This record gives sequence, structure tokens and C-alpha cells, in this order.
Amino acid sequence: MITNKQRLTSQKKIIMDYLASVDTHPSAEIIYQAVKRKLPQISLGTVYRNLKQLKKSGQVIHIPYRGTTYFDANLKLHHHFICLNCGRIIDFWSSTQNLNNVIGKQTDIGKIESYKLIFYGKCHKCFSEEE
Amino acid sequence: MITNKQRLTSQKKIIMDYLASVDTHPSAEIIYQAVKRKLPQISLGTVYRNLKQLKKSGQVIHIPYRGTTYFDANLKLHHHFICLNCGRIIDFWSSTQNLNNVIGKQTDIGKIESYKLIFYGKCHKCFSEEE
DNA sequence: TGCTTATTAGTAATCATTATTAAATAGATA
DNA sequence: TATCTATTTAATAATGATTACTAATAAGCA
Repeated sequence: MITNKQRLTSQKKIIMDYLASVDTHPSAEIIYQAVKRKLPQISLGTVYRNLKQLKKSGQVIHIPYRGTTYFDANLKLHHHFICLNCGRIIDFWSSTQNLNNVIGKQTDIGKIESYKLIFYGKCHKCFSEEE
Repeated sequence: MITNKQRLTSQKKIIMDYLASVDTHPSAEIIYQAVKRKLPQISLGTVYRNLKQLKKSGQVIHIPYRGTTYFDANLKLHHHFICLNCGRIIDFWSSTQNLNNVIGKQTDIGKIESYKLIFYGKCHKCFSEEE
């Protein structure tokens, strides 16, 4: 029998509160440092475990960049702009997605040099192999 | 004085040839395994170093997924579809970029469940701080 | 052909993340 | 409220991907 009930621990609450309080996109390590100020005995593994769970349950999204994962608890549909110089990840609230002439465009955040668009789903092969 | 001349070594050539020959999106490890069949003494570090250089000079693009980096030498503008079930990364040649109603859409590759759009460039802050 | 410097193989080190485990605790139930 | 049990925790070891280091090799220009 599988019981799969998520429990709201103080650790998870503090992690979620922290994520809700920032408009940056912190890594697990940064979250750990911040959260440790309120809960000094928390361990980095706990931060990772909770982030994984929150990701799985759709409460946070993640942005991979240069080998590390950055987190975002803002679930309103938006995109991201990453500064190739300082590494900052900035929310990008564009209404239109005409990507045809976007390269070189000046936006309110900065100048777009490139972009990456990745779709996720289930391929036909996997779909047809389902039991 | 800075000299920055790239040399075409046999290792680099074989890596590029391999990437040009596939329509999959191999990781450094997979590339290493493939390339080793032609050049048995090649080392994994050499593969990584060359991929890094090719990336820097714009000859390959990379797709990060679940902690590993996948490579693509096809420079024609296209996107990617990642199967959340089998992990396969498939080229996605969509002509339109209307992302508004894309979730749930059935495509010739599979069913889209989500997507990620990331822009890269230089933020205003970094631009203005330039000397 | 010789010279200079980028590149290599081999290996150690690093970084981000996950696994392991015994103890603690959330939250359901008596 | 006390009890119970599966989930979560802290601490730490382990893993996986990637980078750094170093002496030897080899592009490719003069």
C-alpha cells in the first residue's frame, strides 16, 4: 500500500516562505544560507530534498544554468532572461512570443543575444508503449 | 600578448565528425564512447575540453537536462522536445512560436506538457558598467 | 626543418546533487 | 490527549558530471 502524503515541516515552510519573499532565483546553496539564519541546524540535504519535492508537486520551477539549478516559486506564466555577464536570472514578462526577430532586440531588462526554447512532454514512442 | 588560435587536432575533428553524423543529442560521455572507437587513446577530458571550445566558438549548442549536458551541432534554428519518460531529446522544427495554447498540444513528436523559454544577453546594469 | 604554443592523456580535484541511516516528528487515529 | 507509524530530518558518505593539473606531444607558422 502506498501512502504519499506530504507533511508540512517547519523546514519546508521556511524554505517556501523564503522563496516567496524573493524575486531573485536562488540556488539550493543560497537558499540554504538564507534559511539557516532562521533554522541554524537545517542541513543542505534537507534543502535539496524539499526543493525536489516542491518541484515534483509543481510548487516551484527550476532554471538550470552553468551546472547549477536555480529556483523560482512564482508560478505565474513568465520567462527568464539570463545575463551572460553577471549570471543574474531576471523574470521576463513578455506578452508576445514572436521569436523571429528577437535576436539583438533591446528589452527593458537588456539586449537579447540568444534564446533557448525547450518543450517537455511524452513522445509518441513512450505513449504507445504505455500499458 | 594574446594568441588565440584554435588548432584542428585529430581529436577535435573526430568529435565534430561524430556530432555532424548524428541527429541525436549525445552527452560528453556518449560522445567519448563513440569517438573512442576511432581513437582508442582519447581521454574523456579531451572530449570535454573540445566541446567547451566548440561551444564557445558557436559550433555546437548545448541542452542541459537533469544534471547532464547534451550537445547538438545542428546550427539551423530549431528547438527541442524532451520526453519526460525516456529522456530522449528530439529536434523540434516548429515554424510558429505562438506559445499561448501550446500546453496539451499534440505534435508530430509527442504531446507537450510544458515548456521553458530562456533568453540570454547582457543586462542593462552590466552594459552600463562596461568600460 | 625547427620552433612556439595549443593541445593531449592520464589522473586528481572540485562542484552540485543524491543516497544512507538512525533519530525525530507531523499528523492521523484511538 | 496519548499513541502510532510513515515521512522527514541532520549528518555524512557517495555519486556523477565536469574541470584542473602536468609533463609530453603535435599543429602549423617562419
